[in-house]
Formats: sequence, structure tokens, C-alpha cells
Amino acid sequence: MATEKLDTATRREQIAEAALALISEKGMQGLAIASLARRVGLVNSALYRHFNGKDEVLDAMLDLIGDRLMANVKAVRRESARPLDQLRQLLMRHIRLIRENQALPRIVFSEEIYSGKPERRTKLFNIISRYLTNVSDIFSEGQKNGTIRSDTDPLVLAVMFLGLIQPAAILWHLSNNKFDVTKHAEKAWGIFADGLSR
Amino acid sequence: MATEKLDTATRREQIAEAALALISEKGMQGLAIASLARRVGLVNSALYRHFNGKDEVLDAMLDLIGDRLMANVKAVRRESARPLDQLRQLLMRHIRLIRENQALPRIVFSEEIYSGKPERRTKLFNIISRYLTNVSDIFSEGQKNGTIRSDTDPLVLAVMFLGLIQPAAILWHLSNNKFDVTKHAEKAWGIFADGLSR
Amino acid sequence: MATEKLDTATRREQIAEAALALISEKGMQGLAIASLARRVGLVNSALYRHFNGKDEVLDAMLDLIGDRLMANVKAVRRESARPLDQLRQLLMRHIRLIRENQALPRIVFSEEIYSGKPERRTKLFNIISRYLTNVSDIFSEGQKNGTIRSDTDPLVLAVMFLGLIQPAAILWHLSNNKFDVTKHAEKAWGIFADGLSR
Amino acid sequence: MATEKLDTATRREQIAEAALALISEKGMQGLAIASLARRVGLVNSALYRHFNGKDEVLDAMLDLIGDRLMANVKAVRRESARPLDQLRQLLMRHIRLIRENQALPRIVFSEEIYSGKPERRTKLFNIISRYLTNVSDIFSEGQKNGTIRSDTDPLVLAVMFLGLIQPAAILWHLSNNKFDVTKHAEKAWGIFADGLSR
DNA sequence: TATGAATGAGAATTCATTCAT
DNA sequence: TATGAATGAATTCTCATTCAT
Repeated sequence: MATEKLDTATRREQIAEAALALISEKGMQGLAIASLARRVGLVNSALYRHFNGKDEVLDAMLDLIGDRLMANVKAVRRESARPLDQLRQLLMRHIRLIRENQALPRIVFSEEIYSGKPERRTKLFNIISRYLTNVSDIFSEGQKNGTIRSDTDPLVLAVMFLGLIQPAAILWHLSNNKFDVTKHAEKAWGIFADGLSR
Repeated sequence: MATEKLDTATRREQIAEAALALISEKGMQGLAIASLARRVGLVNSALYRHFNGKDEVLDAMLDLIGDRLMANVKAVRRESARPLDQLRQLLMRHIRLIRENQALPRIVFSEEIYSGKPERRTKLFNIISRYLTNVSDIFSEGQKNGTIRSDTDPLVLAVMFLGLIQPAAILWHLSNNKFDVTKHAEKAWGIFADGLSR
Repeated sequence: MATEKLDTATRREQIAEAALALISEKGMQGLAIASLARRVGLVNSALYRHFNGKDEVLDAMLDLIGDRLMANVKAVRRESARPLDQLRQLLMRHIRLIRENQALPRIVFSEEIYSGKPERRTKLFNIISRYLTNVSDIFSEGQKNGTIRSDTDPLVLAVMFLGLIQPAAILWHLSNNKFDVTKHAEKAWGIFADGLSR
Repeated sequence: MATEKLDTATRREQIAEAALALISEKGMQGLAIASLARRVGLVNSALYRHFNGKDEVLDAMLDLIGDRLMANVKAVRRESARPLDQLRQLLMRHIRLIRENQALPRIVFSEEIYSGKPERRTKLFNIISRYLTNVSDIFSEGQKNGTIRSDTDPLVLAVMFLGLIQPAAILWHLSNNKFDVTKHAEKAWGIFADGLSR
């Protein structure tokens, strides 16, 4: 009715963000086209002017996630010079990202992401791979400057890095946010770092 | 039509197993009562003789998962005497479990599991907690006999233990089973074990 | 399991009574074969040994109702000699019958009675007609002995007689049993009786 | 396919009317969302754009009934000045209403109407109560101007008034429309009116 | 660009009934 | 006679999507 008419570029952004928020709040099930449209002040069918269908919305949302992950990497690269410090900060940023955006783990596992469109699975794989590559670059640097043991594949370390957070995120989620992810991550990082230096 | 008549106890088992398998193949979305029934050779409505509804099926399925996790723990406890060996073997068993049963990670994050029934979230939390407790018991033993550093909460170690597998499992899943979880787990375990001893 | 095996004649009675009771309590919707069977201590399918299907149960139930209506007529015929007294007592008995057995009005109006089987509609019509004939006989007697005006068709009077109760029964029903049927019937009878004598 | 698009206000009316008609023809059991939708030329799910569910349809239908009852009262109030004439005309209108709309008595007793929603029973009670109040107002007027005996509660008279039609309506219904309600009502009114004046 | 109406596919669930034991 | 398992049809409701305006 009183809905402002906005151009598609703007709407696409709005909608992708809304999708992310909606999933964070209600889970993948809550991501119905109707709710999504309503959230950006549109009606059901109006959404189709900007996206060709739900699939496209999901794709846009994945891109958004990729952007946020990369933004985190860039930020820690800027904020500190020493690889180990960068990693520690990235760890904390990642936790914050997940906490503020529970959609992330939900999406990663949700088969809505895959079902029907195998390309989307690939897309998500690429996003995560790119993140992992960037993380492993940091490890590599540490190996070069001698602060991290050199006898291990930095990609393995990058995957392990994710493993410092993930199960904790699940527990946080399942425990109705009672499990303290941050505290766990700090302790886990300590042990991991010990393994890193020898 | 020519469906054999089986008693409810048998059917419940069959159905819970089928649910697990179905999720592994098609994701939570594939878990429709109709598909489930068809899979065990029944018709839609026949399933309701054995379960009161989908909720009950999901509960039974969670129990099944819990059983399998605990069975793994018991097995490694039996097979080896040394905590570190037990853990390594548990790691491998866990990977096999997930590989054969992709349902596991999907279930954990799928809020379809919870929606409407918050008690089920708790149920799942309890299942995982119990597993973690058992794993941490192994760590404790290692600490007592001096093979594992004593300055760390064994529960933190148990959560980290899960972290050795989880992200790898995701990558395996996203890469269409190309990512080699086992190899990753071996390397990761090496590094983790180094951190454990000092 | 421990269900006693009874002969069909006994079971049929049991079941018809149970049907009546069930409808009184839960309405026509509550009359599911499953509930009915359970109520007489049988299992679903066992009921089919005694009845050929739900239709037959309904028929048996209608017969039961017919019996009760006729029993009331016979009773008041016996208890008193004067037609007007008989009618008044029948009114009270009818009310009691309905109160103890809310099934009656529900059945009369329920289309489950009609739908599918037009013969059942006829059957019910016959039952009510027989009741009406008997009631009109009483009016006739009153006309013969001069206590009731003779210028009216006794059948019309019999139908009016039913009308003294019916709307009150509905109100009683809709008001959660707050509306006082008996009191209404008494007053209504007074006015009706006035019309009867002149 | 070629279904014309109509606005919700129109559709709601159509649907409520259709519900009434459908019940008249097939009884409460025939009132399935699918049949209802088909009757107004819609498909199953389209109905949900206009009503939130079956409950809402039933509510709208009850309102429609209330409206019709009150419309009748208003009409006879307008058409004649003398209470007794008004009542006689209302009687005839009521009969016509029921004949054209057999749904009415069926609805009153069908507990499908209430089940799950006790408020709807109250709603129906209120509708009927309002009708009765209006009818009793006519009786009151008659008492005031001396054409109706004053020694009786006008509400009792109003309930009796309904009783002049109801059982006849049932017989009409059960006899496959052979029983002549109008003729009965005329005779019954005569006797009732006699009772009214003394 | 945005709306409101309509569609069609599919989901969970209920229930009368059949059948082998 | 009674049971437990299985069936098939029906029912309400949800949701992504299309289409005319």
C-alpha cells in the first residue's frame, strides 16, 4: 500500500539480509517467501520482481555470508601484524559472527541449501574453501616467520581452526545459549596453540 | 499389498532406522511420513499404528543416534586399555559413523527437529552431553595416568575432540565426498595429541 | 487380551448402548468405530464380527431409541387413566430421556444419519411417526372423553407436543445446561393445555 | 483456470453462503474445505486467502444466519402493526427460511460446530438468544395492548413460538419434504393463539 | 514496481474397513 | 470370538509460484 518503490539492486540486498535475519530467528523453516517479503515490507508476489525464485534468494544469501567471512579476514589482517594474533582475533570475530547470526551454521547444514540444486552445494563449498584458503595463508605466514611449526599442511590447520568453534557453537545452540562459546574458544585456542608451536 | 505383517516393536526399529537413512540421503526435507512409510514397505497411514505421529518418530530416531554414539564409546573402551589409543579409535569410529550416516550433522542443526517441541532440543543436548561426558572420562583417565596434560578441563578437551571431525565432515559433505575426512582426522589428531602432552 | 468372549447378541446390545452413550458425551463426531470398540472392551476390528459396518451400528442405535420412546408411552399409559395427565407425564419423561441422553436430538439432526443411506432417514421417520401416532392416540382419547377440544387433528397436537420440548432442549444444550428445560416445559404445558380445552 | 478474480469481501460472502447451501444439501459432513472452494469456483488452497481456516468460515456462516433471522424480525415489524399479525408472519418467514435453508437446524445440533471451540457454542447461543429476545418483544407489546394474555413470561412464549415450527421442520426433512410444514404451522398457530388470548 | 487473487503440489493426520492369525 | 497390522480415501492446511491489473 504505502510501500515505497525501490530499485531492484536495493531490494535484492534488503531481501538477502532479511533472509539471513529470518533464518537466525526462526530457522530454515521460517524462511518462507511470504515472511521474507513481509519483512521487507513487500507482498508475496512482489518479491518475484527482484528474484526469480527462492533459489535465487538463497544464492544471494550465500554470497552475503561469503562477504562477511572475508570481511573478517581482512579486518584481522589489518589490525595486527603477527599471524598468531591474527588467528586469535579471527577466532573471536568468527564467534561473534555466529552469535549474531545463527543462520550461518544452520545454513551450512540445511539441506534446503542442497536439495534440487547441486550447484548450490558447490557454491557453498567454494565460499568455505575461499575462507579456508585465507585462513591457511595466515598459518603459512606463521610458518615462514617461525612462529608456527612447519611440518604440517596449513590447510589442515585451517580446518582445525574451524573445529575450535564449531562444536562449541552447536552446544551453545542446543543449550539455549547457556554454553559459553567464548570461554571454550579461549581455552581451546590455548591448547591448539601449544600444539602449533611444537 | 503383499506387505508382510510385522509387530510394532520391529516396525518401530525399522522406521527409526529408515528415518535416519532417509535424512542421510535427502535431508530433513526428505523425511516425510509418506516416504518413510514407503521405505519400510508400508503405506502412509500404516505408520500411525506404530508411532503416534512424526514427533514420536523423531524422538525414536534421536534415541537411535544416542545408542550408536554410546556403542562406539563402549567398543573402544573394550578394545584398548590406553586412553590415547581409545580416543584415536573413537575418532575413527565417529568418522565412520558420520560417513555412513550423514543424518547426524544434519539433524543437529536442523531446527525442524525442535520447532514446536523445545523438549526435543533438550533431548538432543542431553544425548550429546552424555557422549561428551564419556569422552571426557577417557581424557580424565589419561590425565590420571600421566599421558595427558593435567592443566586442562577434560570437558574442554572432549569438545575439541568433536572439533577434530566436524568441520572436516562438512567439507566432505559439501565436496561431494571428495574431501578425505580420514586423512584430515589423522593429521589433526597428531597435532592435537602434541598439544595434549604439553 | 483379557477380553471376555461374548456372543453376538450380547455384543450388539452393548455396542448400541455404547454408541448412544458415546454420542451423548462427545457428539456424533465422537462416534468413531475405534472409540466405540474400546468402550465395550474390544478392539477396532473385533466390532466387525458383530456388525457389518458403522451403518449397521447406527441402525441398531436407532432401534434402541425407538424402544425407549415407546417404553415411555407405555409407562404413562399404565400410570394414569386421564389423557391430560398421561400427556403431562410423558412430557416430563421425554425431558428426562433427553437430559440423560443428549444423543437423541443430536442424532435426529445429524446428517451422519442420512448421508449415504436414504433408508435410514426413512427408518428414523418411522420411529418418530410411531411415537407421534401413539401420542396422538392419547389426544384422541381426550377428545372422545371431552377433555380436549375436538376440532383439531390429534396428529397436529402430537407434533405440537414435541414442540413444547424441542427448542427448550436446544437452549439447554447451547447454554451449557443452564437453561431450565423442566421449568419451561411446565409453563409451556400450561399455556398449551389452555389452548387444548378451547 | 478461467476463474474470475474477486475481492476478499465478495469471496467471504460467497463462501459463507456456499457453506450454508452445502450444509443444507449434504449436511455438516459435506462441508469440506475442498467442496466449499469448488462450489464458489475456487481451488482448495485459494480459500485460505479469504479465511484463515475452517473455523473462520463457520463463524462467518453463523453470522450470516444471525443476520437472516434478524432481517426477518425487522421485516415483519415493518409490514404489520399488530403483534399477533407480526408473529404469524414471522412464523411463515421462519418456515420459508428453514425450507430454503435446511442448514439451520443441522447446524444448531451439530457439535462439529463446537468441537474444539467452545466459544462458538456461546456465539450460536447468543444469536438465538437475540432472536428470542426480539420475538419476546413482540409478545410483550401484545400483552401491553391487551391482545395477548399478560400472565405469562413473554420469553416462554417466544421459545414456544419456535416450538411451533421445529418438530415440523424435522418431519418435513425426514419425510423427504412430504410433510407439509406450512399447513401444520397454520393449524398449530391457531391452537397456540387460542392459548394466548386466555 | 507492487498488489491481490488464484493455483497446484504436497504435507500430516484420521478413520472405516479388510485380512491373516 | 478377538487381535494386530495394513489399507485407502478423505481432510485440513502450507507454500512457492503465476498472472492480471
